[in-house]
Amino acid sequence: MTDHLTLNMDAYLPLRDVVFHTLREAILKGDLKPGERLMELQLAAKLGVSRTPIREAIRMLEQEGLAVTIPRKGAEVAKMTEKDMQDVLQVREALDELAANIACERITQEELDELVTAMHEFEISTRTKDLKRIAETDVKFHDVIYRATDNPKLVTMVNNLREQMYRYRVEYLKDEKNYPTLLKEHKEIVEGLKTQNKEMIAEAMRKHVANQAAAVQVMIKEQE
Amino acid sequence: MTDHLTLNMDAYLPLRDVVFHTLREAILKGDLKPGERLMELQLAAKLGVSRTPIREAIRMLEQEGLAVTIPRKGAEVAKMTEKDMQDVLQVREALDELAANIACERITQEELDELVTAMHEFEISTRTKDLKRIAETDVKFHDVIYRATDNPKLVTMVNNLREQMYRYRVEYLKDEKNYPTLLKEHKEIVEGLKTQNKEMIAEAMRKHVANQAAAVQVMIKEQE
DNA sequence: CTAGCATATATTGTATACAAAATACATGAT
DNA sequence: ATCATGTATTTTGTATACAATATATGCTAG
Repeated sequence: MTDHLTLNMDAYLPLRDVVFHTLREAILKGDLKPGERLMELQLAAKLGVSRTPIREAIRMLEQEGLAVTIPRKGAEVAKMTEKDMQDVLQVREALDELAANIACERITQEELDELVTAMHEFEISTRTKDLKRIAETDVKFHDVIYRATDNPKLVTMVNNLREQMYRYRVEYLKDEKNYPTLLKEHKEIVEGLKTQNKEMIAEAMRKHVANQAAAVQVMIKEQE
Repeated sequence: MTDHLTLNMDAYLPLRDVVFHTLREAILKGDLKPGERLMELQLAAKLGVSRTPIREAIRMLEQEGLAVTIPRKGAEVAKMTEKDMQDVLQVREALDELAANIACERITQEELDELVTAMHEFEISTRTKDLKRIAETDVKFHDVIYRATDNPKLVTMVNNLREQMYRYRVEYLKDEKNYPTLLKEHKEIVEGLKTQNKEMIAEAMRKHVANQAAAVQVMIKEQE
């Protein structure tokens, strides 16, 4: 584990929530790697809190699929097998298509503008080599689409599925030669939404997800 | 709250898990009603444990969408609005269709037999007037289909969505005149799987879910 | 009688203490 | 050397204590 886990205390939230968000970020960014143990006392010391909020945060991570607990042994960051990834992809494809269909019908001009902005910001970020920023702008782009569905339940579920893979996806984003493809796919999605071409969007999204699958698969194989 | 919450301690599980399952059951069965407060001390006393496992169980319920916590105020059983229900149904329809498609391709003869058995058991249970049993056999029927997808992630997600509605569905199952419809839909699904007719299954599932929606809606309106 | 405040009570949030189990390690027998 | 066993250490599981906050109660002023 990297040793710069620190709590962001600005908001007046229960510590369990702060810890939860901190650990979640650390897992998604790869600071806490799949298989790494989550030891309560250690984390508590590092974050300067007691075990209680740590334990509660772990229970939440567990329910999100980001941690796995073995009774009386402890928790660790969830690992993904190839099968897990395929399962996740299968579901994500269905939900992405659903999201695209709904968004296609409901998206407002305002949201379309937002989407174009998000696309540009992603494009700019790919030129900065700032990985964190690239990942963030990419997430933001898709968030606009998901939010346009006006279905928070769907948004939550898709985000959860994305999380499962994102921590294995860093490498993909490191490789600059993927950027043109990514950008092209983003453009296609925007175009599809503008022209309300459901099949075009669904197809672009499928490609988008499938392209990442290969990269993630490599990471998973390394881990195993 | 009814006062017969008791722990089923046979398995040597951490108390948090036992408490989690106990509370979840109570919520799904309607013993703990939407909006009802989940007070730690009270529950702890009732179940004969300390607050710690109760709190951890609540964190898990929260992540499953069965409980809602307001910081420094406490947790309560999650309420569903009509909008929530529509959102859930929208996602469930997509996932049900996905499950049906996969199951259609992969279901084994063994699983088909299981399904027929489950259907018969449901039919028998509808004649017993034992609500708990009726609900259980219905769940079991659908479980066979979901498990046939060989996609645990999908199973988890669909089950989660079903949970959200099940606790509002008791009334629907109380009304005997719904049984013939339910049975007919089950038969259609089985028939579709046997003949690998994807469209037939998807259609039957859609109807199946839609029929319940109306009943659930009534309950939700009453709650509001 | 009501509004507003003070106080008491109930409830959650967090830390800590203690118990039980798992793990690591050392020792000794074969 | 290897395996088994016993002991020490670590780590989780659970209970409890204490602090902070929210809620309820009752009182006084108007």
